[in-house]
Amino acid sequence: MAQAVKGTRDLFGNEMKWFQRIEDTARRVCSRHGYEEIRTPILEEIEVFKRSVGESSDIVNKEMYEFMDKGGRHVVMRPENTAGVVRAMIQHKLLVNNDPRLLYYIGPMFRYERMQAGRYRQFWQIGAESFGVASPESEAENLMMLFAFLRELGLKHLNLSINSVGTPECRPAFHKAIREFFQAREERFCEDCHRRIEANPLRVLDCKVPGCQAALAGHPVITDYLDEASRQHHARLKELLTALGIPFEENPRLVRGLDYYTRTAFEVLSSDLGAQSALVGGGRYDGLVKHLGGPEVPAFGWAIGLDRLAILMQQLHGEAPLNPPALLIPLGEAASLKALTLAQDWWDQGLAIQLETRGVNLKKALTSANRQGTRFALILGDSELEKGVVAARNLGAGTQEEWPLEEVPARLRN
RNA sequence: GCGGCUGUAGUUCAGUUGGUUAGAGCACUGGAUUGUGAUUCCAGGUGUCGGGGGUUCGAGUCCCCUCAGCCGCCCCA
Repeated sequence: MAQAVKGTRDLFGNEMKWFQRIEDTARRVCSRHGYEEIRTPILEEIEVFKRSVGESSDIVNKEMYEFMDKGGRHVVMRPENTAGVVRAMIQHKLLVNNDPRLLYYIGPMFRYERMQAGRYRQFWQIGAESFGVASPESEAENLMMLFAFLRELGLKHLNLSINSVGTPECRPAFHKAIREFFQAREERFCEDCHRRIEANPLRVLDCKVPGCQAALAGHPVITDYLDEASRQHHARLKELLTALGIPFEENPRLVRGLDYYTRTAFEVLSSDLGAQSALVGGGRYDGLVKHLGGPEVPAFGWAIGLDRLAILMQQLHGEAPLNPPALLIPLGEAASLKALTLAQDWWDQGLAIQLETRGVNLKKALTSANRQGTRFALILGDSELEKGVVAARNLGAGTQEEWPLEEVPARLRN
């Protein structure tokens, strides 16, 4: 039997309902903060990711769905959406003036990874990016939006960690210090760390091997190496978050997986997700737009895993609420035609009505209506036709009464 | 990419040291009731035991391969 490709899945039923709920909430919250939706192609030229995400990253090294298309273009199914959004901004010259540009996106991403609960090869992200503002205030605003979103979903057990990874100017001094620290106790670190210290020294800091964590005791702290502007920036953000009542913890070992971050980096972890606990990742990436060929524009943003959000929603709230439409059940040929014209009228008025069109007997129609969780079955037989009513049966209560046809819309709405 | 575990009906699961016709609950289907579901009664097993190969007189059970999922690692959302 044919089945979905490994690591991909069909969204339907309860999970789909949570996806809808989450997306609706995201659109509402983002809109009221002045963010507009953008949709970029799933396919991008490979260079977009090599130049932004970084050639040293695992995403680019081993996780990209890449192939040659029929025109000989080397393309990639996007592993994340920030690079694509920036590419679109540059291509359409959306950054020529000095106005901020606030964008959000919702869509599927692809990474060729080993499957695990909460980790798929096709997964979904919601992201928000703020372009053209460099201030800590813009970061606070953006994070307020994120936490408003999470709060409206009713999520709990979330931990915000923040750090500053400095700038390309001050980072080399820290790299030098960490390399020297590492080399002094080289034998105590794992094999992966030996690889990391060359490719991306910051990543050694969040190695999860216990021996490495022990060896890291007393390691140089990046916040000690920040230039004055970055230090003030970081301090100001912490001050704002504290004043705004957004709880966070400072984590000097926090490093994001992508090369493009500058200054603020953060993540939100959930203790309810098992091994794949990262729910949100984000930060500032002031150099990226220019790096991809655009003007020098500061930027800040985050991406949240929709699949993992849905897991949390399911854990916290159980099954997504059902709200099936009322079911109109005609009995006999005359009623069938009348039901179609009635339904047309009610649909035009925006009512949620489903038609029983199988021609099955009343017993079967009620059985399946009940199974779907339908609240009202509207029975339309010969006697009802004659009287101009429907027999409205409340399937939850087991009660039944006659409703004049013209009163049906009003009665269903209350 | 590395290590471990799992896969039997729609679903949750049982299935003995390899043994003949693979079971149970729930769900489902038909009927009691051709205009009344959810309650009751009667009847019904709906299956490529994930797939392929091997061992054997005989495989759901043992072996190999493979596919899918889960857990951990790597990494990340």
